Amino acid sequence: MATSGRYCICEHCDFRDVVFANLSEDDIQELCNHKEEHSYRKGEIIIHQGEKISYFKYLKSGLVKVYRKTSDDDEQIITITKPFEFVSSMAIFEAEKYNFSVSALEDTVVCVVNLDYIKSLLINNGRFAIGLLTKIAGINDKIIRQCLDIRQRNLTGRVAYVLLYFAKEIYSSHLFDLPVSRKEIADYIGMSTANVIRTLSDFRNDGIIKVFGKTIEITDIGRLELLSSRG
Amino acid sequence: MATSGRYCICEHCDFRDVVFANLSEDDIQELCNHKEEHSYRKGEIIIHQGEKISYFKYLKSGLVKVYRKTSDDDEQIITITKPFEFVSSMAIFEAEKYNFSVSALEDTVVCVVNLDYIKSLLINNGRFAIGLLTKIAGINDKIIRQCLDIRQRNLTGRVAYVLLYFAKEIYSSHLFDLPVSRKEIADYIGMSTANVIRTLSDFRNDGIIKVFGKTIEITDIGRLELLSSRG
DNA sequence: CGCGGCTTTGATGTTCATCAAGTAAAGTGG
DNA sequence: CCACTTTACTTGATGAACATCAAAGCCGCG
Repeated sequence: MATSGRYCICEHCDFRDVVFANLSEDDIQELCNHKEEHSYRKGEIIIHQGEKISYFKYLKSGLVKVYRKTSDDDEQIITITKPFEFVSSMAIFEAEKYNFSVSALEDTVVCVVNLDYIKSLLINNGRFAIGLLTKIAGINDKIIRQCLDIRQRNLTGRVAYVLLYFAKEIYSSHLFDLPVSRKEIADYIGMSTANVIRTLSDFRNDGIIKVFGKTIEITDIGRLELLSSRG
Repeated sequence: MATSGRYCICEHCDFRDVVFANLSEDDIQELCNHKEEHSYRKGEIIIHQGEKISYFKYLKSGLVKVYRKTSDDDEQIITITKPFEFVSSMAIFEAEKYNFSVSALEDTVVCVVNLDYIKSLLINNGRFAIGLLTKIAGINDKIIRQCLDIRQRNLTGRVAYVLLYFAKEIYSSHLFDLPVSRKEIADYIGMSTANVIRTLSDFRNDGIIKVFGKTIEITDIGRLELLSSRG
Protein backbone atom coordinates (compact mmCIF):
# COMPACT_ATOMS: atom_id res chain seq x y z
CA MET A 1 0.00 0.00 0.00
CA ALA A 2 1.19 3.42 -0.88
CA THR A 3 0.50 5.67 2.07
CA SER A 4 -1.14 5.39 5.45
CA GLY A 5 -1.74 7.57 8.43
CA ARG A 6 -4.19 8.85 11.03
CA TYR A 7 -6.37 11.87 10.56
CA CYS A 8 -9.11 12.87 12.91
CA ILE A 9 -11.47 14.73 10.69
CA CYS A 10 -14.22 12.19 10.75
CA GLU A 11 -16.65 14.77 12.08
CA HIS A 12 -16.73 16.35 8.65
CA CYS A 13 -16.59 13.20 6.57
CA ASP A 14 -19.49 12.64 4.18
CA PHE A 15 -19.53 9.13 5.40
CA ARG A 16 -21.07 10.19 8.68
CA ASP A 17 -24.43 10.53 7.06
CA VAL A 18 -24.22 7.14 5.48
CA VAL A 19 -23.81 4.78 8.41
CA PHE A 20 -22.33 6.75 11.24
CA ALA A 21 -25.31 9.06 11.57
CA ASN A 22 -26.40 7.46 14.81
CA LEU A 23 -23.16 7.96 16.65
CA SER A 24 -22.61 10.71 19.19
CA GLU A 25 -19.77 13.22 18.86
CA ASP A 26 -17.85 11.25 21.46
CA ASP A 27 -18.31 8.04 19.54
CA ILE A 28 -17.10 9.73 16.37
CA GLN A 29 -14.02 10.98 18.17
CA GLU A 30 -13.26 7.51 19.43
CA LEU A 31 -13.95 6.06 16.01
CA CYS A 32 -11.31 8.44 14.72
CA ASN A 33 -8.83 7.11 17.21
CA HIS A 34 -9.48 3.60 16.02
CA LYS A 35 -9.27 4.55 12.38
CA GLU A 36 -6.54 4.62 9.79
CA GLU A 37 -6.55 5.81 6.23
CA HIS A 38 -4.74 3.96 3.49
CA SER A 39 -4.11 5.27 0.00
CA TYR A 40 -3.80 3.04 -3.02
CA ARG A 41 -2.68 3.89 -6.50
CA LYS A 42 -4.53 2.74 -9.56
CA GLY A 43 -3.91 -0.97 -10.01
CA GLU A 44 -2.91 -1.74 -6.43
CA ILE A 45 -4.62 -4.54 -4.58
CA ILE A 46 -6.55 -3.50 -1.50
CA ILE A 47 -7.81 -6.88 -0.35
CA HIS A 48 -6.42 -10.28 -1.29
CA GLN A 49 -8.80 -13.19 -1.58
CA GLY A 50 -8.11 -15.58 1.30
CA GLU A 51 -6.81 -12.83 3.61
CA LYS A 52 -8.03 -12.90 7.20
CA ILE A 53 -10.81 -10.42 7.96
CA SER A 54 -9.97 -8.29 10.95
CA TYR A 55 -10.87 -4.80 9.86
CA PHE A 56 -13.93 -2.97 8.81
CA LYS A 57 -13.02 -1.20 5.59
CA TYR A 58 -14.84 1.36 3.52
CA LEU A 59 -14.08 3.58 0.57
CA LYS A 60 -13.50 7.26 1.18
CA SER A 61 -12.63 8.14 -2.40
CA GLY A 62 -11.72 6.43 -5.63
CA LEU A 63 -13.10 3.45 -7.51
CA VAL A 64 -12.56 -0.29 -7.03
CA LYS A 65 -13.37 -3.62 -8.57
CA VAL A 66 -14.44 -6.56 -6.44
CA TYR A 67 -13.58 -9.88 -8.03
CA ARG A 68 -12.79 -13.51 -7.41
CA LYS A 69 -10.54 -16.08 -8.98
CA THR A 70 -12.35 -18.78 -10.91
CA SER A 71 -11.26 -22.40 -10.95
CA ASP A 72 -9.42 -21.99 -14.25
CA ASP A 73 -7.45 -19.08 -12.84
CA ASP A 74 -9.48 -16.41 -14.58
CA GLU A 75 -10.98 -13.36 -12.92
CA GLN A 76 -14.69 -12.95 -12.41
CA ILE A 77 -15.64 -9.39 -11.54
CA ILE A 78 -18.40 -9.26 -8.95
CA THR A 79 -18.98 -5.53 -8.98
CA ILE A 80 -17.37 -2.18 -9.63
CA THR A 81 -18.14 0.27 -6.92
CA LYS A 82 -17.48 3.76 -5.67
CA PRO A 83 -17.23 5.53 -2.29
CA PHE A 84 -19.67 4.87 0.51
CA GLU A 85 -20.50 1.50 -0.88
CA PHE A 86 -18.58 -0.71 1.50
CA VAL A 87 -15.73 -2.82 0.52
CA SER A 88 -15.77 -5.23 3.41
CA SER A 89 -19.50 -5.36 3.75
CA MET A 90 -20.33 -8.71 2.49
CA ALA A 91 -19.18 -11.29 4.94
CA ILE A 92 -17.12 -9.56 7.58
CA PHE A 93 -19.20 -10.83 10.45
CA GLU A 94 -19.72 -14.26 9.08
CA ALA A 95 -16.58 -15.46 7.37
CA GLU A 96 -13.04 -15.85 8.63
CA LYS A 97 -11.43 -14.89 5.38
CA TYR A 98 -12.27 -12.77 2.37
CA ASN A 99 -13.57 -14.87 -0.47
CA PHE A 100 -12.95 -12.10 -2.97
CA SER A 101 -10.27 -9.59 -3.86
CA VAL A 102 -10.52 -5.84 -4.24
CA SER A 103 -8.26 -3.66 -6.33
CA ALA A 104 -8.14 0.05 -7.13
CA LEU A 105 -9.32 1.13 -10.59
CA GLU A 106 -8.48 4.72 -9.75
CA ASP A 107 -6.42 6.23 -6.93
CA THR A 108 -8.36 5.26 -3.86
CA VAL A 109 -8.46 6.06 -0.16
CA VAL A 110 -9.74 3.40 2.20
CA CYS A 111 -10.68 3.91 5.84
CA VAL A 112 -9.83 1.04 8.12
CA VAL A 113 -11.34 0.43 11.54
CA ASN A 114 -10.68 -2.46 13.86
CA LEU A 115 -13.52 -4.92 13.54
CA ASP A 116 -13.80 -5.59 17.24
CA TYR A 117 -14.35 -1.91 17.85
CA ILE A 118 -17.19 -1.85 15.31
CA LYS A 119 -18.67 -4.86 17.06
CA SER A 120 -18.57 -3.08 20.39
CA LEU A 121 -20.36 -0.12 18.81
CA LEU A 122 -23.00 -2.46 17.44
CA ILE A 123 -23.56 -4.06 20.82
CA ASN A 124 -23.93 -0.75 22.59
CA ASN A 125 -25.85 1.19 19.97
CA GLY A 126 -28.88 -0.42 18.43
CA ARG A 127 -29.64 2.44 16.07
CA PHE A 128 -26.15 2.20 14.68
CA ALA A 129 -26.73 -1.52 14.24
CA ILE A 130 -29.93 -0.97 12.30
CA GLY A 131 -28.21 1.62 10.14
CA LEU A 132 -25.40 -0.74 9.30
CA LEU A 133 -27.76 -3.63 8.69
CA THR A 134 -29.80 -1.49 6.34
CA LYS A 135 -26.78 -0.30 4.43
CA ILE A 136 -25.30 -3.76 4.03
CA ALA A 137 -28.63 -5.23 2.99
CA GLY A 138 -28.96 -2.51 0.37
CA ILE A 139 -25.50 -3.08 -1.04
CA ASN A 140 -25.94 -6.81 -1.19
CA ASP A 141 -29.29 -6.38 -2.80
CA LYS A 142 -27.76 -4.22 -5.49
CA ILE A 143 -25.05 -6.77 -6.21
CA ILE A 144 -27.59 -9.55 -6.48
CA ARG A 145 -29.79 -7.48 -8.74
CA GLN A 146 -26.85 -6.63 -10.97
CA CYS A 147 -25.77 -10.24 -11.20
CA LEU A 148 -29.28 -11.32 -12.17
CA ASP A 149 -29.63 -8.44 -14.61
CA ILE A 150 -26.48 -9.50 -16.38
CA ARG A 151 -27.38 -13.17 -16.42
CA GLN A 152 -30.67 -12.34 -18.06
CA ARG A 153 -29.20 -10.50 -21.02
CA ASN A 154 -27.39 -11.53 -24.18
CA LEU A 155 -24.08 -10.10 -25.40
CA THR A 156 -25.53 -6.87 -26.81
CA GLY A 157 -27.74 -6.28 -23.79
CA ARG A 158 -24.88 -6.89 -21.39
CA VAL A 159 -22.52 -4.45 -23.06
CA ALA A 160 -25.28 -1.83 -23.24
CA TYR A 161 -26.07 -2.48 -19.57
CA VAL A 162 -22.51 -1.99 -18.42
CA LEU A 163 -22.06 1.19 -20.46
CA LEU A 164 -25.21 2.59 -18.89
CA TYR A 165 -23.94 1.53 -15.48
CA PHE A 166 -20.79 3.59 -15.92
CA ALA A 167 -22.66 6.54 -17.37
CA LYS A 168 -25.40 6.65 -14.76
CA GLU A 169 -24.15 5.08 -11.56
CA ILE A 170 -20.45 5.82 -11.62
CA TYR A 171 -19.80 8.98 -13.62
CA SER A 172 -23.22 10.62 -13.98
CA SER A 173 -22.23 11.68 -17.48
CA HIS A 174 -22.63 10.54 -21.06
CA LEU A 175 -18.94 11.20 -21.57
CA PHE A 176 -16.46 9.27 -19.48
CA ASP A 177 -13.18 7.39 -19.47
CA LEU A 178 -13.54 3.65 -19.03
CA PRO A 179 -11.73 2.74 -15.79
CA VAL A 180 -11.26 -0.81 -17.05
CA SER A 181 -9.78 -2.66 -19.99
CA ARG A 182 -11.90 -4.43 -22.59
CA LYS A 183 -10.87 -7.69 -20.99
CA GLU A 184 -12.14 -6.51 -17.62
CA ILE A 185 -15.49 -5.64 -19.14
CA ALA A 186 -15.52 -9.17 -20.51
CA ASP A 187 -14.73 -10.54 -17.03
CA TYR A 188 -17.51 -8.41 -15.66
CA ILE A 189 -20.26 -9.51 -18.00
CA GLY A 190 -19.06 -13.06 -18.58
CA MET A 191 -18.36 -12.83 -22.29
CA SER A 192 -15.21 -13.10 -24.38
CA THR A 193 -12.99 -10.07 -24.87
CA ALA A 194 -13.23 -10.28 -28.65
CA ASN A 195 -17.01 -10.12 -28.56
CA VAL A 196 -17.06 -7.18 -26.17
CA ILE A 197 -14.85 -5.26 -28.58
CA ARG A 198 -16.97 -6.34 -31.54
CA THR A 199 -20.11 -5.11 -29.81
CA LEU A 200 -18.52 -1.77 -28.97
CA SER A 201 -17.55 -1.46 -32.64
CA ASP A 202 -21.12 -2.27 -33.65
CA PHE A 203 -22.44 0.43 -31.33
CA ARG A 204 -19.94 2.86 -32.80
CA ASN A 205 -20.88 1.96 -36.39
CA ASP A 206 -24.55 2.36 -35.51
CA GLY A 207 -23.92 5.85 -34.15
CA ILE A 208 -24.88 4.94 -30.59
CA ILE A 209 -21.51 5.73 -29.03
CA LYS A 210 -18.24 7.40 -29.93
CA VAL A 211 -15.02 5.68 -28.94
CA PHE A 212 -11.57 7.20 -28.56
CA GLY A 213 -9.49 4.56 -26.85
CA LYS A 214 -10.75 4.41 -23.29
CA THR A 215 -12.96 7.44 -23.72
CA ILE A 216 -16.60 6.74 -24.41
CA GLU A 217 -19.31 9.16 -25.34
CA ILE A 218 -22.87 7.96 -25.47
CA THR A 219 -24.55 9.83 -28.31
CA ASP A 220 -27.85 7.96 -28.45
CA ILE A 221 -28.78 6.93 -24.95
CA GLY A 222 -32.33 6.09 -25.94
CA ARG A 223 -31.20 3.40 -28.33
CA LEU A 224 -28.67 2.12 -25.80
CA GLU A 225 -31.39 1.79 -23.18
CA LEU A 226 -33.57 -0.02 -25.66
CA LEU A 227 -30.75 -2.46 -26.41
CA SER A 228 -30.16 -2.97 -22.70
CA SER A 229 -33.80 -3.75 -21.99
CA ARG A 230 -34.38 -5.82 -25.11
CA GLY A 231 -31.30 -8.03 -24.91
CA MET B 1 -52.91 -18.51 2.54
CA ALA B 2 -54.08 -21.83 3.85
CA THR B 3 -53.89 -21.72 7.64
CA SER B 4 -52.72 -19.31 10.26
CA GLY B 5 -52.65 -19.13 14.02
CA ARG B 6 -50.68 -18.37 17.14
CA TYR B 7 -48.60 -20.91 18.98
CA CYS B 8 -46.24 -20.09 21.79
CA ILE B 9 -43.70 -22.81 21.59
CA CYS B 10 -40.83 -20.69 20.40
CA GLU B 11 -38.71 -21.74 23.35
CA HIS B 12 -38.27 -25.12 21.74
CA CYS B 13 -37.98 -23.98 18.15
CA ASP B 14 -34.75 -24.89 16.36
CA PHE B 15 -34.69 -21.37 15.11
CA ARG B 16 -33.67 -20.08 18.50
CA ASP B 17 -30.13 -21.23 17.93
CA VAL B 18 -29.97 -19.58 14.54
CA VAL B 19 -30.66 -15.95 15.28
CA PHE B 20 -32.59 -15.77 18.48
CA ALA B 21 -29.79 -17.21 20.58
CA ASN B 22 -29.07 -13.88 22.21
CA LEU B 23 -32.58 -13.28 23.48
CA SER B 24 -33.61 -13.84 27.08
CA GLU B 25 -36.49 -16.13 28.02
CA ASP B 26 -38.66 -13.08 28.52
CA ASP B 27 -37.78 -11.77 25.07
CA ILE B 28 -38.60 -15.12 23.55
CA GLN B 29 -41.96 -15.11 25.30
CA GLU B 30 -42.73 -11.67 23.98
CA LEU B 31 -41.51 -12.63 20.54
CA CYS B 32 -44.08 -15.42 20.69
CA ASN B 33 -46.80 -12.94 21.43
CA HIS B 34 -45.82 -10.94 18.38
CA LYS B 35 -45.58 -13.95 16.15
CA GLU B 36 -47.95 -15.73 13.84
CA GLU B 37 -47.53 -18.89 11.86
CA HIS B 38 -48.85 -19.27 8.34
CA SER B 39 -49.06 -22.50 6.40
CA TYR B 40 -48.84 -22.68 2.65
CA ARG B 41 -49.53 -25.59 0.36
CA LYS B 42 -47.22 -26.54 -2.45
CA GLY B 43 -47.58 -23.97 -5.21
CA GLU B 44 -49.03 -21.16 -3.09
CA ILE B 45 -47.44 -17.76 -3.20
CA ILE B 46 -46.00 -16.53 0.08
CA ILE B 47 -44.73 -13.12 -0.99
CA HIS B 48 -45.80 -11.15 -4.05
CA GLN B 49 -43.26 -8.94 -5.78
CA GLY B 50 -44.21 -5.32 -5.16
CA GLU B 51 -45.94 -6.06 -1.85
CA LYS B 52 -45.21 -3.72 1.03
CA ILE B 53 -42.71 -5.02 3.56
CA SER B 54 -44.06 -4.84 7.07
CA TYR B 55 -43.17 -8.20 8.55
CA PHE B 56 -40.10 -10.14 9.34
CA LYS B 57 -40.67 -13.58 7.86
CA TYR B 58 -38.72 -16.78 8.12
CA LEU B 59 -39.18 -20.38 7.16
CA LYS B 60 -40.04 -22.87 9.85
CA SER B 61 -40.46 -25.86 7.54
CA GLY B 62 -40.82 -26.62 3.86
CA LEU B 63 -39.06 -25.40 0.76
CA VAL B 64 -39.48 -22.24 -1.31
CA LYS B 65 -38.29 -20.60 -4.48
CA VAL B 66 -37.37 -16.92 -4.54
CA TYR B 67 -37.84 -15.39 -7.96
CA ARG B 68 -38.52 -12.22 -9.88
CA LYS B 69 -40.39 -11.33 -13.02
CA THR B 70 -38.19 -10.37 -15.94
CA SER B 71 -39.09 -7.64 -18.41
CA ASP B 72 -40.45 -10.11 -20.95
CA ASP B 73 -42.76 -11.58 -18.32
CA ASP B 74 -40.65 -14.65 -17.65
CA GLU B 75 -39.55 -15.89 -14.26
CA GLN B 76 -35.97 -15.72 -13.10
CA ILE B 77 -35.34 -17.89 -10.05
CA ILE B 78 -32.98 -16.23 -7.60
CA THR B 79 -32.59 -19.11 -5.19
CA ILE B 80 -34.27 -22.20 -3.82
CA THR B 81 -34.00 -22.36 -0.09
CA LYS B 82 -35.00 -24.31 2.97
CA PRO B 83 -35.80 -23.56 6.63
CA PHE B 84 -33.75 -21.16 8.69
CA GLU B 85 -32.53 -19.40 5.63
CA PHE B 86 -34.65 -16.30 5.78
CA VAL B 87 -37.25 -15.39 3.31
CA SER B 88 -37.46 -11.71 4.01
CA SER B 89 -33.81 -11.23 4.72
CA MET B 90 -32.67 -9.37 1.75
CA ALA B 91 -34.01 -5.89 1.85
CA ILE B 92 -36.46 -5.64 4.71
CA PHE B 93 -34.72 -2.77 6.37
CA GLU B 94 -33.84 -0.94 3.24
CA ALA B 95 -36.67 -1.22 0.73
CA GLU B 96 -40.31 -0.29 0.96
CA LYS B 97 -41.52 -3.15 -1.16
CA TYR B 98 -40.38 -6.64 -2.01
CA ASN B 99 -38.59 -6.74 -5.32
CA PHE B 100 -39.01 -10.50 -5.59
CA SER B 101 -41.68 -13.13 -5.05
CA VAL B 102 -41.57 -16.27 -2.95
CA SER B 103 -43.65 -19.38 -3.49
CA ALA B 104 -43.85 -22.77 -1.78
CA LEU B 105 -42.28 -25.72 -3.59
CA GLU B 106 -43.40 -28.01 -0.80
CA ASP B 107 -45.88 -27.52 2.02
CA THR B 108 -44.33 -24.74 4.04
CA VAL B 109 -44.78 -23.05 7.39
CA VAL B 110 -43.71 -19.43 7.72
CA CYS B 111 -43.28 -17.51 10.95
CA VAL B 112 -44.28 -13.89 10.77
CA VAL B 113 -43.22 -11.19 13.22
CA ASN B 114 -44.04 -7.51 13.08
CA LEU B 115 -41.04 -5.68 11.67
CA ASP B 116 -41.26 -2.82 14.14
CA TYR B 117 -40.98 -5.26 17.00
CA ILE B 118 -37.84 -6.77 15.49
CA LYS B 119 -36.45 -3.26 15.13
CA SER B 120 -37.08 -2.56 18.79
CA LEU B 121 -35.26 -5.76 19.68
CA LEU B 122 -32.34 -4.69 17.52
CA ILE B 123 -32.16 -1.30 19.18
CA ASN B 124 -32.19 -2.74 22.67
CA ASN B 125 -30.05 -5.79 22.15
CA GLY B 126 -26.75 -5.36 20.35
CA ARG B 127 -25.83 -9.02 20.47
CA PHE B 128 -29.06 -9.87 18.76
CA ALA B 129 -28.27 -7.23 16.16
CA ILE B 130 -24.86 -8.74 15.44
CA GLY B 131 -26.39 -12.18 15.21
CA LEU B 132 -28.94 -11.01 12.68
CA LEU B 133 -26.36 -9.03 10.72
CA THR B 134 -24.14 -12.07 10.55
CA LYS B 135 -26.93 -14.34 9.43
CA ILE B 136 -28.17 -11.97 6.74
CA ALA B 137 -24.67 -11.35 5.45
CA GLY B 138 -24.12 -15.09 5.23
CA ILE B 139 -27.32 -15.71 3.33
CA ASN B 140 -26.69 -12.87 0.91
CA ASP B 141 -23.17 -14.04 0.41
CA LYS B 142 -24.44 -17.48 -0.48
CA ILE B 143 -26.90 -16.11 -3.02
CA ILE B 144 -24.20 -13.98 -4.63
CA ARG B 145 -21.81 -16.91 -4.74
CA GLN B 146 -24.47 -19.11 -6.31
CA CYS B 147 -25.32 -16.51 -8.92
CA LEU B 148 -21.67 -16.12 -9.85
CA ASP B 149 -21.11 -19.89 -9.85
CA ILE B 150 -23.95 -20.33 -12.29
CA ARG B 151 -22.87 -17.47 -14.52
CA GLN B 152 -19.42 -18.98 -14.78
CA ARG B 153 -20.56 -22.35 -16.07
CA ASN B 154 -21.85 -23.64 -19.38
CA LEU B 155 -25.03 -25.67 -19.88
CA THR B 156 -23.58 -28.99 -18.73
CA GLY B 157 -21.86 -27.44 -15.73
CA ARG B 158 -24.99 -25.58 -14.67
CA VAL B 159 -27.21 -28.65 -14.76
CA ALA B 160 -24.60 -30.65 -12.86
CA TYR B 161 -24.29 -27.80 -10.35
CA VAL B 162 -28.00 -27.62 -9.67
CA LEU B 163 -28.33 -31.39 -9.29
CA LEU B 164 -25.50 -31.35 -6.77
CA TYR B 165 -27.18 -28.43 -5.02
CA PHE B 166 -30.33 -30.45 -4.51
CA ALA B 167 -28.44 -33.56 -3.49
CA LYS B 168 -26.09 -31.88 -1.05
CA GLU B 169 -27.69 -28.70 0.24
CA ILE B 170 -31.38 -29.48 0.13
CA TYR B 171 -31.91 -33.22 0.51
CA SER B 172 -28.57 -34.56 1.75
CA SER B 173 -29.15 -37.62 -0.38
CA HIS B 174 -28.19 -38.98 -3.79
CA LEU B 175 -31.82 -40.00 -4.28
CA PHE B 176 -34.45 -37.28 -4.26
CA ASP B 177 -37.59 -35.97 -5.90
CA LEU B 178 -37.10 -32.78 -7.87
CA PRO B 179 -39.28 -30.13 -6.24
CA VAL B 180 -39.41 -28.19 -9.51
CA SER B 181 -40.38 -28.69 -13.13
CA ARG B 182 -37.84 -28.84 -15.93
CA LYS B 183 -38.88 -25.35 -16.90
CA GLU B 184 -38.14 -24.09 -13.39
CA ILE B 185 -34.65 -25.59 -13.53
CA ALA B 186 -34.25 -23.69 -16.80
CA ASP B 187 -35.44 -20.48 -15.11
CA TYR B 188 -32.98 -21.15 -12.30
CA ILE B 189 -29.88 -21.63 -14.43
CA GLY B 190 -30.83 -19.31 -17.28
CA MET B 191 -30.99 -21.86 -20.05
CA SER B 192 -33.80 -23.12 -22.26
CA THR B 193 -36.10 -25.89 -21.05
CA ALA B 194 -35.30 -28.10 -24.02
CA ASN B 195 -31.59 -27.98 -23.34
CA VAL B 196 -32.02 -28.73 -19.65
CA ILE B 197 -33.97 -31.85 -20.60
CA ARG B 198 -31.41 -32.78 -23.22
CA THR B 199 -28.61 -32.49 -20.69
CA LEU B 200 -30.48 -34.62 -18.16
CA SER B 201 -30.94 -37.23 -20.91
CA ASP B 202 -27.22 -37.06 -21.67
CA PHE B 203 -26.39 -37.63 -18.00
CA ARG B 204 -28.79 -40.57 -17.97
CA ASN B 205 -27.30 -42.08 -21.12
CA ASP B 206 -23.82 -41.68 -19.67
CA GLY B 207 -24.83 -43.55 -16.53
CA ILE B 208 -24.34 -40.56 -14.25
CA ILE B 209 -27.93 -40.33 -13.04
CA LYS B 210 -31.12 -42.34 -13.14
CA VAL B 211 -34.35 -40.52 -13.93
CA PHE B 212 -37.91 -41.62 -13.19
CA GLY B 213 -40.07 -38.59 -13.86
CA LYS B 214 -39.31 -36.19 -11.04
CA THR B 215 -37.23 -38.71 -9.15
CA ILE B 216 -33.48 -38.42 -9.60
CA GLU B 217 -30.80 -40.79 -8.40
CA ILE B 218 -27.20 -39.77 -8.73
CA THR B 219 -25.24 -42.92 -9.47
CA ASP B 220 -21.84 -41.42 -10.30
CA ILE B 221 -21.37 -38.37 -8.13
CA GLY B 222 -17.67 -38.17 -8.93
CA ARG B 223 -18.32 -37.64 -12.59
CA LEU B 224 -21.10 -35.17 -11.84
CA GLU B 225 -18.76 -33.14 -9.66
CA LEU B 226 -16.17 -33.20 -12.39
CA LEU B 227 -18.71 -31.91 -14.90
CA SER B 228 -19.78 -29.20 -12.48
CA SER B 229 -16.24 -27.99 -11.89
CA ARG B 230 -15.09 -28.30 -15.50
CA GLY B 231 -18.05 -26.66 -17.19
C1' DC C 1 -61.83 -41.45 -23.02
C1' DG C 2 -60.18 -36.84 -24.37
C1' DC C 3 -58.08 -32.72 -23.21
C1' DG C 4 -54.17 -29.85 -21.64
C1' DG C 5 -49.90 -29.36 -19.67
C1' DC C 6 -45.37 -31.16 -19.06
C1' DT C 7 -41.72 -33.70 -21.15
C1' DT C 8 -38.80 -35.52 -24.80
C1' DT C 9 -36.24 -35.57 -29.12
C1' DG C 10 -34.83 -34.01 -33.69
C1' DA C 11 -33.82 -30.38 -37.02
C1' DT C 12 -32.45 -25.80 -37.94
C1' DG C 13 -30.52 -21.34 -37.34
C1' DT C 14 -28.45 -17.86 -34.30
C1' DT C 15 -25.26 -16.51 -30.94
C1' DC C 16 -21.09 -16.78 -29.06
C1' DA C 17 -16.16 -18.56 -28.10
C1' DT C 18 -12.00 -19.49 -30.07
C1' DC C 19 -8.17 -19.04 -33.07
C1' DA C 20 -5.31 -16.27 -35.80
C1' DA C 21 -3.23 -12.29 -37.69
C1' DG C 22 -2.49 -7.72 -37.62
C1' DT C 23 -2.42 -2.88 -35.56
C1' DA C 24 -2.04 0.45 -32.04
C1' DA C 25 -0.49 1.82 -27.61
C1' DA C 26 2.24 1.64 -23.67
C1' DG C 27 5.99 0.43 -21.04
C1' DT C 28 11.43 -0.63 -20.87
C1' DG C 29 16.20 -0.22 -21.23
C1' DG C 30 19.88 1.82 -23.73
C1' DC D 1 14.71 10.20 -27.13
C1' DC D 2 14.63 6.11 -29.79
C1' DA D 3 14.53 1.08 -30.63
C1' DC D 4 12.61 -2.78 -28.57
C1' DT D 5 9.36 -5.51 -26.11
C1' DT D 6 5.23 -6.32 -24.31
C1' DT D 7 0.50 -5.65 -23.66
C1' DA D 8 -3.95 -4.12 -25.21
C1' DC D 9 -6.98 -3.73 -28.92
C1' DT D 10 -9.28 -4.89 -33.38
C1' DT D 11 -11.20 -7.65 -37.09
C1' DG D 12 -12.17 -11.81 -39.78
C1' DA D 13 -12.98 -16.73 -40.20
C1' DT D 14 -14.40 -20.99 -38.21
C1' DG D 15 -16.70 -24.15 -35.30
C1' DA D 16 -19.09 -25.16 -30.94
C1' DA D 17 -22.76 -24.13 -27.87
C1' DC D 18 -27.22 -22.88 -27.33
C1' DA D 19 -32.14 -21.19 -28.52
C1' DT D 20 -35.96 -21.97 -31.09
C1' DC D 21 -39.38 -24.44 -33.57
C1' DA D 22 -42.01 -28.39 -34.37
C1' DA D 23 -43.89 -32.92 -33.65
C1' DA D 24 -44.73 -36.60 -30.86
C1' DG D 25 -45.18 -39.14 -26.34
C1' DC D 26 -46.64 -39.22 -21.65
C1' DC D 27 -49.37 -38.46 -17.62
C1' DG D 28 -52.82 -36.67 -14.63
C1' DC D 29 -57.42 -35.19 -14.32
C1' DG D 30 -62.06 -34.19 -15.43
